[in-house]
Amino acid sequence: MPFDPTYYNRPTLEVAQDLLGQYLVFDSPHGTLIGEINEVESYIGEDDPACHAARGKTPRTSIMYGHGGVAYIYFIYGMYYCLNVVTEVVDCPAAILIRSVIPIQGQEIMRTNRHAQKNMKDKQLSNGPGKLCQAFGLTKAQNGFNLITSKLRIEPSNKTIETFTITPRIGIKVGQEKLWRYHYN
DNA sequence: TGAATGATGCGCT
DNA sequence: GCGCATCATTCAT
Repeated sequence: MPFDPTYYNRPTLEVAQDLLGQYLVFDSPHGTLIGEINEVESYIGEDDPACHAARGKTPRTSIMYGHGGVAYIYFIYGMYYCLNVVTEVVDCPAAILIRSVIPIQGQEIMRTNRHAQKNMKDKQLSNGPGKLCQAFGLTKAQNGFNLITSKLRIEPSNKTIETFTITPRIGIKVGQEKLWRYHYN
């Protein structure tokens, strides 16, 4: 069963930690895909210079100002998509970037989606924000999907991740003083 | 094995 | 027009 809606209304860093080890599930046209979330980054509020909401509410970022528990998927670098989980409550813009998942189910579909070579390890299929969206076949078509009731969901894995690494966020030029990247191998 | 680089399109100034 | 929450490939060590 997916999480209760209030799960995502909590403080973002709390949700981010809890998301580690849970399952990202997508009922794709080719079959169900499941990945274990093992890397996340938090982007919190207009005061976080690295957060897309730092420059205020725009058509693109308005989804972050809505209620938690929906997907925020954006296009970047001309060829990739990134998947985020919107957190907190209305008018409190925050989200968690899912940077990496470990393939659990549907690896063959992921390989096809990624045009992967045969010798590629399962983990390499989705160990990056652009790669996991390509592996899962996620595009802006899934932007705004409800992560509890739609085909794109996060479900409990019954795993508890007690040991993980905390570091600065990757690939940004501002806000590096915040240690909001959580991951494990 | 690590660093540099090109591909590529959209949102925002 | 510029910059970007990326990745695969190329090139140098």
